Amino acid sequence: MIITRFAPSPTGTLHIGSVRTILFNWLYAKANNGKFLLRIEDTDKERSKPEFVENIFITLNNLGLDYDDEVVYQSQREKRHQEVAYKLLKDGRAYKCYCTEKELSDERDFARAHNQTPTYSRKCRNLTEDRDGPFTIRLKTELTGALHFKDLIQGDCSVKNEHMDDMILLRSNGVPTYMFAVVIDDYDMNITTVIRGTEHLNNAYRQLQIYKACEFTPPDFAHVSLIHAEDGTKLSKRNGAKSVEEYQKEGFLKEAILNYLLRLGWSYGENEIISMQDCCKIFDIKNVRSSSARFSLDKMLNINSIYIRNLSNLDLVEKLQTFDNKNRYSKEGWKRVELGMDGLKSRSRTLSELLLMSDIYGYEDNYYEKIMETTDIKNIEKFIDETLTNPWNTNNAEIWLKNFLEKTNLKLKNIAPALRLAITKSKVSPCLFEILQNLGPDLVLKRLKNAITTIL
RNA sequence: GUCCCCAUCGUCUAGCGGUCAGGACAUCGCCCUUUCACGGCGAAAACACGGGUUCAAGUCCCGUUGGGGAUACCA
Repeated sequence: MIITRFAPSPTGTLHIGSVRTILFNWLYAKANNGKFLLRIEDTDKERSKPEFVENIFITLNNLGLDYDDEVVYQSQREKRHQEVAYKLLKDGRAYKCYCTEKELSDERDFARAHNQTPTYSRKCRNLTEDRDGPFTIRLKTELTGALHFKDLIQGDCSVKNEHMDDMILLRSNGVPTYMFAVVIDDYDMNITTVIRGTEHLNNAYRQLQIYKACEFTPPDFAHVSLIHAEDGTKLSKRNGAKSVEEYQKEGFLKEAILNYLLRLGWSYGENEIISMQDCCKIFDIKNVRSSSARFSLDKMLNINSIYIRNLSNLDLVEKLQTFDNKNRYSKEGWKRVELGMDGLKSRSRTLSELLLMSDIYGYEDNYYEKIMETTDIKNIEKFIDETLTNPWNTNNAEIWLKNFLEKTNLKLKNIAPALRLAITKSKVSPCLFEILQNLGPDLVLKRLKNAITTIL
């Protein structure tokens, strides 16, 4: 059975890049009837914060990317990690290193100053006797040969062992390092496929050495390329890396966010719009592209607008009510919004845009723009007169308006801009007939009267 | 510096030895239209460069260049 996992360290909020990694893990598990597990890597006691753990749960929940089994907290497995470290020590696969942090950083500084590679000198590697004082446990990395593995996404990967360092497994305070804990935990959790960002590709080599030393069979690795910001630089808070919550606050639907992230690196013929449900059936990690991609807000907006258009009018009203609040409009107001939704949704790329445009219908008489041109005022007065004497009814606004134009010898383009502005407060709106129809004569009259009296 | 990974229109991508190099977003034009969208039609737009291998290379190999990542008792 395929078992994947997402293993974040709770040292910050999850951004859109991590979400893509989660998505691929989740999809790969679902596509193979496997499991997707969650492990919180909280071995860094300084930087790990409970609110970030909370943020991980919220994000997964918001997106509907559910995990299986119990959450594993790495910090609670310290004993096991120590056990394995000491076993390696006993077996001669690891050694005690008494070097202080100061010594090590001096070594590195020296190496860098002389344009050399800053790796550990291994001076404790061949110590024959134990000394007093604190020590770390380091792995006796293989000195010669090379390491090869086949990454599910990146293909054949290899390094020469001479470039590897004797990495620290256990810190001098007994706490395992990330590099070591990951291996033990993935092994103990029976993870079959490690899907993570390419920033970990180099770690795969290191971890493979640990697997070897422990005599564990390693999992498959799949290193997903990173997403870059629109300007090509690394995605970070500075250049607009946002959390899922922020995008949702801006009116993006989770389905659209996921769909967009999926298509960034994965494709299925010429299909652009793919639901996660469908994708569960067809997803294959091998089709994920190995190169990195840039984030494009335009494209995500486009996908979001498609998802919005595909939603039913009633669904959209409900979405708007939870997005903003139910009391934004009266009950009748919401009814009018639903009535006019067809014209609204084709003009909106996000829920925020949709909400803003819904105001045209949702609010009652406090929604108008004053008219400045005197010819416009005259025309609108004619319009008001006609409406008063002979209003349109619930299904003939278009015919009514055409009759009115004929009667008054006006062209639609003479009166439409002013009418639109007076009724909707905007130069952009759905079709005028539609608006008259959905608003009804009473509301239109109210707004028009306000629009012309304001200036008088 | 060293190590690792990557490289098709501006962007996301299809391609898996023989294609007029296809699609989507964005851009521009036309149609629809009172406006703005939606929709329809169309245009412009790419195989980073240099060597090989092959009858044939975007596709395979090697360099160069460019981009990214890693070089911690962080993860």
